[in-house]
Amino acid sequence: MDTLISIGELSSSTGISIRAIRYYEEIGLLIPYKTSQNNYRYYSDMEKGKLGVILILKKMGFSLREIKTRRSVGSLAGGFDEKDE
DNA sequence: CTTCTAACA
DNA sequence: TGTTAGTA
Repeated sequence: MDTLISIGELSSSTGISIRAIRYYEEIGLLIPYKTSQNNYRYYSDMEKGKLGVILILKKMGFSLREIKTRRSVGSLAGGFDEKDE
């Protein structure tokens, strides 16, 4: 099922501020599905899983910049950016 | 009511 | 990170 949720749903579901979610996208550690309408961001349950890992890493004391390169924990999110640097 | 961009504090 | 302005 491609359950796409809006940023508001994701924020209320994860407890993160919309501002933070947009910021994660800005730094490239969370990539939503841009849909046609106006540039609305829609996320799937996979993004929510990635965001969950990000929260854990942050809570552990990782900087957003470190998390961005934490593709080594791909097994956790099952879909991190296998991009280099 | 909800979302988006951009810039400022 | 919060928030404000105007908009669809």
